Amino acid sequence: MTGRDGVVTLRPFLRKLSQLVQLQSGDTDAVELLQFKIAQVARQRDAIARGETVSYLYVVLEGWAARYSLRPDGTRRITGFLLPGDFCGIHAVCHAPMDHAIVALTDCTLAKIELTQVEALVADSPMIGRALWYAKLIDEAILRTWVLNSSDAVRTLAHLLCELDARLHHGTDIEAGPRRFDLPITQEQIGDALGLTSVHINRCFRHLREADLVDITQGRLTIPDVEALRKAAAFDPTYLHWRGDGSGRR
Amino acid sequence: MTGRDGVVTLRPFLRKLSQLVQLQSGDTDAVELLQFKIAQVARQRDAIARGETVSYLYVVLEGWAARYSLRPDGTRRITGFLLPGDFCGIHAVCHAPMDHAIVALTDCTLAKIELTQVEALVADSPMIGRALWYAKLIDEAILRTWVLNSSDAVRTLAHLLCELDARLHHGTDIEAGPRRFDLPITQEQIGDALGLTSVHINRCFRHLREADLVDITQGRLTIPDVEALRKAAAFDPTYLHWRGDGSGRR
DNA sequence: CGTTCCCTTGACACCGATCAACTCTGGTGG
DNA sequence: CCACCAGAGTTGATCGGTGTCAAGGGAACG
Repeated sequence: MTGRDGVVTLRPFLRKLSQLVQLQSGDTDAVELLQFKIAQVARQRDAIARGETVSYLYVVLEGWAARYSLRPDGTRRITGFLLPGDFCGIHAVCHAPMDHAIVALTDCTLAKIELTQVEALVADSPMIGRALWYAKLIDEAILRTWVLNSSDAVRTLAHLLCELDARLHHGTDIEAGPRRFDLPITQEQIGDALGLTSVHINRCFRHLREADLVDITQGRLTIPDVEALRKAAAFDPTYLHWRGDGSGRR
Repeated sequence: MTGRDGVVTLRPFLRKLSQLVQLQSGDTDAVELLQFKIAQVARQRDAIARGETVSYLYVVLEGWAARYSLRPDGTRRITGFLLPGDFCGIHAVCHAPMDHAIVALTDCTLAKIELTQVEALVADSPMIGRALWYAKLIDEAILRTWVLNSSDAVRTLAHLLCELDARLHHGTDIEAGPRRFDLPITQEQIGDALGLTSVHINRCFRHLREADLVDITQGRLTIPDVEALRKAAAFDPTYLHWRGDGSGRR
């Protein structure tokens, strides 16, 4: 994340970890002392290719990225969104090649932390090791939910919007009321994620708009009534496992 | 697994771990010395309920189990099969409640290993910790593949059969040729897994049968030509990450 | 001012759900 | 030994949701 003075820090990563576990004194410093490289990846470019054997942990600092694979017929399927603070490349721990690829959906800033640094960090700070496990379990839970929701396109789209809202606003303004966030991706990318065509995503957005569940203007999404949207989507945020039921404040 | 003398051992677990990593001397003994309880779970009964905060690692020794969740409309969706040697309940490490449930698809024998035992094991045998990570990454890869395959029911079914064949025969007779294994689950359960109705699963089986890709008689599946089925399913086993490309023998 | 994405909307075809009926098998009890 | 029954497999007819193809509109950008 680029601060006001242009310095890039691992702040988003730290924020994510602290939502998952109660960091112990020293853990924060240990993370902030991590050495890392910066990778700028332009929109639509792969950050990690399928088959690559990575030796870094990649942390998204700015922008949106996604995991994806190619279907036999050449079409792309996105299997997860990576938002600021999210990481990928844990395959490095097992020296296993990536079975999927990572693409930048928008221009992205990534931190590349060497595996040895991560291993030292975990050895030093067991809570962080636990946080990494926890984050992976949540990744899996999100994926399970995607499998689960494969029926009724409108509800599926609504559910995805709820997921993104919850993940972007984790720990902030839990109270009901209108919410807003940038949705910097195209309807085609959303279609790739949900296994639907962009045409149909568009139709689904119209349904949601006409039901006053969402409003979207130039890349910015507004949810007038989160509870209403969650109800329509049958969205239950517990699978995201926010510490203390969403009150992720430290 | 019940041996010829009726003794239950963690052999299937050990077999799985040794497929993932090169176990070091002592690791095998350490696993065999683990203390565990036995749980017999009857077909269609939950082994772990959703929301439960588990304190054991559960290992399937005999029978087939599955992860599942309930959709808002009450229908069930299976999100993964647990075969002998597979484990679940890693949520225990994070003291996190289960966001899904585990059901026995057939009568099952499970081993319940206390969390403290697992933590001690991992502290002692780092390769086993790595194997657990690896197994979880493969779980995730399998789930990703399920998301990926959500198009074309016949191919999806064929792909699932390839997955089960590969997982059941890991490391044994890699060569082509007819393969056989018990498929002790109903077409309805398969439908729950693929998000299709049992009626349609039946039609898909017919397609595969008429194309001589599979034969199924009283719960036993025969694949006359694995390569042909894999081609039809566009099945690429690399996502299962067998060590040394499937030659999982020690 | 033209080009390029991306969003938007319509017409039609097709896959898989639904509903319904029937068969087959194994088990249980008379 | 047979009658019955329950669960699973099998097949047909119809309906709806989503893909596909096509055309047009609007905004950003050179």
